[in-house]
Amino acid sequence: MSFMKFSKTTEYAFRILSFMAQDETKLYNVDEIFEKLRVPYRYLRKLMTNLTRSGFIVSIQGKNGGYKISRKTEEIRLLEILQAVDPEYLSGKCFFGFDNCALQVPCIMHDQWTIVRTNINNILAGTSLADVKQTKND
Amino acid sequence: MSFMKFSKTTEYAFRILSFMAQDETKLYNVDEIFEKLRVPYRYLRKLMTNLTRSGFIVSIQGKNGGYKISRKTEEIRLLEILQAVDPEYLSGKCFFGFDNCALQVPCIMHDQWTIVRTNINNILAGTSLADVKQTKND
DNA sequence: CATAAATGACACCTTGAGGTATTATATAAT
DNA sequence: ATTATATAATACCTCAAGGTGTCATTTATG
Repeated sequence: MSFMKFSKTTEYAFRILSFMAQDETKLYNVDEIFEKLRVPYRYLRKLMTNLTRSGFIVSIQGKNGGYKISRKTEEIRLLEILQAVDPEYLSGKCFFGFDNCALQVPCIMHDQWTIVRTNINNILAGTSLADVKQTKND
Repeated sequence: MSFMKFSKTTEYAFRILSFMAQDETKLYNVDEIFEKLRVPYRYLRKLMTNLTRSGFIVSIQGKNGGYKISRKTEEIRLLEILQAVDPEYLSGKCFFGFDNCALQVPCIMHDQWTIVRTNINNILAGTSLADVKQTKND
């Protein structure tokens, strides 16, 4: 595990939703997304179902079916996606991983580390799919 | 895997070396460190050997043996420890995990993300074992 | 209605991080 | 020299993330 790197699943979710945000009315099918993003095909299928369950996209089944973004792209923040895909996101509180940190006495890195995490949180909360939809995707 | 959290091994390394930095001349044995830090015993044994190979501590074998910090605690930076324990640390370049990011065109989060990572790097490079040796350790 | 083209469900495989068990080796003290 | 007490080496176990394979279900359309 390398520090400061999102999980593969998180990266995939960011890529998929950013791509689909390019046309928020369009119905995308899996093959089309696969062609563009090269996420492993069957894993992509599974992820699409998960993102549907999480409410970021809606799925239309049957022939000519597919997926589309469920809400205005300005309203979907990267932080919300991260939290849905990596539910433990908030668990990394202490720099040293101490369970009791900050209950009474904080560790010596506590304040400095809190600032960093707040900073990152602000970036993720301040960035919507509308902001990233024009990113390159390779 | 939760984002913004060091690996267990990294956390353990930080804890062990911070603790041992409290007395940089003392020879600590594994049981003593185990009593204080509660890192799983046999994993701790393995880690001590790795930290010895990495050069942060020196080991004295045989009866009355143990480990002690190998250099001045002001000279050992947290960044150096992280790099030794998590060699892939520098590999997390692109926010979206794109391999080709920034080769020609960077992703849309690239600059913002570089600033965050530089900030963290500066913290880790600017903090030595001497700075953290007084931290609580539970 | 039958078929083709799409998603859904579910079971299984693989790999690396974290953790455990056992035996070997080094050395101080008697 | 022998013994007790340290670390070193090596092989194995476990579990969750990431990835794969197969079959079921839904629905537009001829």
